[in-house]
Amino acid sequence: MSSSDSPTSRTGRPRSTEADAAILEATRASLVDLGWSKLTMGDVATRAKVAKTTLYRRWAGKNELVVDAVAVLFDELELPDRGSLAADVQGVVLQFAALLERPETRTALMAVVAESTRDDSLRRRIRSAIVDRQKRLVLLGRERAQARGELRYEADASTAARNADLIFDVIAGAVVHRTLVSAEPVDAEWASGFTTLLLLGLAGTQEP
Amino acid sequence: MSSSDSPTSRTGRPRSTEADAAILEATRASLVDLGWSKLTMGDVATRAKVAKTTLYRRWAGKNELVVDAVAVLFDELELPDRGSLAADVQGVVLQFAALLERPETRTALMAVVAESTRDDSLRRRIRSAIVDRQKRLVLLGRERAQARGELRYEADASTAARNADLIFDVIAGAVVHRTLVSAEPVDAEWASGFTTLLLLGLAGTQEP
Amino acid sequence: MSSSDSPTSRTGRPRSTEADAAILEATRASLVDLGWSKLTMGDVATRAKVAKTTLYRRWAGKNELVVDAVAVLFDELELPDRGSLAADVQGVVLQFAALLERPETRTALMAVVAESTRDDSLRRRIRSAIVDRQKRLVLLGRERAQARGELRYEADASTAARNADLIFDVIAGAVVHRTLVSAEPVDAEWASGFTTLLLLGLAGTQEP
Amino acid sequence: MSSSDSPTSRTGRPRSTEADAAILEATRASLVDLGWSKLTMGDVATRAKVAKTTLYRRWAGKNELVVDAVAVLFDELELPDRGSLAADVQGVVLQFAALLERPETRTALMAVVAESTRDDSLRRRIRSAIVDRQKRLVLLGRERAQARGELRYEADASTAARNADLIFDVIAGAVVHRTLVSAEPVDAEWASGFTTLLLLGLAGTQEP
DNA sequence: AAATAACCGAGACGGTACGTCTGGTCTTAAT
DNA sequence: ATTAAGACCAGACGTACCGTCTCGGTTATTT
Repeated sequence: MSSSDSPTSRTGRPRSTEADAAILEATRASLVDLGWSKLTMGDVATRAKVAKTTLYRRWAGKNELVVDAVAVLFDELELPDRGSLAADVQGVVLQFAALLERPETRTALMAVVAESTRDDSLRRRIRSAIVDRQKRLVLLGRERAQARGELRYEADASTAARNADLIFDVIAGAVVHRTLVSAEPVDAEWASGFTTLLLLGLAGTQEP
Repeated sequence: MSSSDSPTSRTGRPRSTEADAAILEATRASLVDLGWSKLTMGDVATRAKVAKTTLYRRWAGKNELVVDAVAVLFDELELPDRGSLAADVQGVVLQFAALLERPETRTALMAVVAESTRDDSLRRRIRSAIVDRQKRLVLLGRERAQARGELRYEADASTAARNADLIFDVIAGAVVHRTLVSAEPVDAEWASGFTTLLLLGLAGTQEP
Repeated sequence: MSSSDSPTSRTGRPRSTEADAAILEATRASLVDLGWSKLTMGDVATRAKVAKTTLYRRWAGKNELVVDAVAVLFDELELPDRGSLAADVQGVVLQFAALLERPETRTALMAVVAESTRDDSLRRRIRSAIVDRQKRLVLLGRERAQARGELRYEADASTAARNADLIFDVIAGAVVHRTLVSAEPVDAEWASGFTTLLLLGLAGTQEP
Repeated sequence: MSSSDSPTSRTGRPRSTEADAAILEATRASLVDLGWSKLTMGDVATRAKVAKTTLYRRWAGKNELVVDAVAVLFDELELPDRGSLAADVQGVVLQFAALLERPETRTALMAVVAESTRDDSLRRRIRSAIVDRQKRLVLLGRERAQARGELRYEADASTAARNADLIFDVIAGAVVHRTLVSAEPVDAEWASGFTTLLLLGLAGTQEP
């Protein structure tokens, strides 16, 4: 997803779609090799065999470029129906942790989040490119659990949204914190312990 | 806390202790004004009315300096006995959230965490200067809850440690994620919802 | 005068003659506004409401374009018969000085001469487009003076050519140097002093 | 001669005088190899084994740097007493022509003059660094000729100054024009013809 | 009338240099 | 030995132009 959602100007030479792909690929490669702080626009351009101007024509800067380069990785996240809410939660936890262990995301994700605290447009970009991709899994998981009868349907829509947000922050926050701050592995054991804690908490809130 | 634990050399001009404080103060001020990415060593030096050399004699670089400058803010975190585990948890959540709302921490915390993914010594510094300061509150809160009879004493030490780590990652992770990634406020309502979820989860694990 | 003396290809859309004029006009305007070094092909194209491609189809580069744009100004130089060699010389000096005071020529002439020291084709273009236009005045003036009896007819053709070249370099050189290097005005007084010096010198060489 | 005539700040690391010399030397070498228009600050810095910042700390840009780099060559101009005004003039003409034939000056002199038409500070720099160095030879030559009795002492100082300026513009202008515009060699024959013309002109003005 | 061919505008392309900024080091004189 | 000051090297920044290329479209001449 390029930066500009331009009105597809009809005139002039069209932008190279190959360049787009090469740049994002090069960005990920550079992240792996150099990490966020050592990554430079010039290096990305060189790897992509593209002029620096071509980068800047599409992305305002390093932040925007990296968000887009990393965002596509979050498309890998899926939620196959594992038969129970517990299995689904544990699955998504392990899947998300695996994604965070990848060097591209490991070095980049927190960095762009840090930048986004001073840049609203960057925050919006992160939200639409990354956060929403994750949150959709939570919503999907809840629907399945409700269909299975593991969770109640919530009457009030805004309460339902608040609860989904809470669960999302708890899951994503715990996994990110464990992985990047505590720097401990998210293995099956941890995932199991976390899932138990979460589901008991959810079950408690469902009591009459 | 200065970087070098120098062997207190006896000869020559002694280091100015005022400089240390001025530098850390200037670092926080610069973080507030410029944010992490725009903060420069030269700017900090200018604000602190100190030569750049003086900075580099004490800290290896921007990362280390910022960790130390921000770490002291985490000393504010306290856990007054509010009478119940629920009150204690909610208190620490709100307190931690308030700290993350401050522009210094908001812009710096995730940034240094991101850097730490490629720098073990930085990670160790973050752990000892920041993470351990937070984790101690979890341990303290558990002890109080156990003394009150709200939680059981755990027989196995390593299980106890694992559980404490899990709870810590859940609390800190959720608050950080809510604040910085979701960019939504941690108000009393959210804190209450989160506390309920967490305590129900904990209670469930205490059942026979 | 366009760059290419194309073989007048018969087929296809012919080049716009309006574009040629608009480009040269725009080039002079840009020279006045921006000066030689700040003038860009893109700016000229924009002013002329023409695509950059259209410029490059006609001229090899900035140097060639500017020579042609400025050359036409040298067509203004004339040598009306003022009745005496002294009056003719003084007239041409003032006329040439006035041309050099124009911002277009002032900023461009020495620049293209400088470039021509490393580019033979450019030097040839300057010679045919500019220098020869000036030199013809010297030849014309000499003929008139000879017709009036103020100067002798020279027997040897090559000597005659050498002398014309010398006089040309002296006149043009002195005026250019006074105007652009010394940056002093060529007013009637200076022109008079210079003319006196030159004519006495010429007269001396005519003695038996 | 460095750009800044700073008040020789007492504090801090002093500027490297070796760097100054290396930069000017590198500039001349780059002029020889690349010519004025292809010369870049980066290339000069590389040749001088100096950081680009070091260049910009001393000179505002390419123009100023080149003027200073070339100016020193004009110190070579001398006026040994050759016994007669004619010999002195011819000597200085050939000497100046030889200087203009050098690739450094050939490519650079007219270029900076062209730039100076839009930059007064550059014009002043050229005047003090180059023009005045040449003009002093004219003044010296006139004094010698007057001492020898070849020229009269001029009563009025301002007239004397005007005449010196005129002679200077004629000599320098003719040589520059012959060399760079006409692009013909200034050999002994041309120098002789020019000297004859000039001296006859001067002699004429000395008549009662 | 259709085909051909060179033109036109717009604007993206790979490159190169710009002049500035920052990081981190080094050299002074002074403390 | 440390300090403030500031010069030093190295290298990335984001911008501006260069001269080329690629589009869709526009005139002309030639069939």
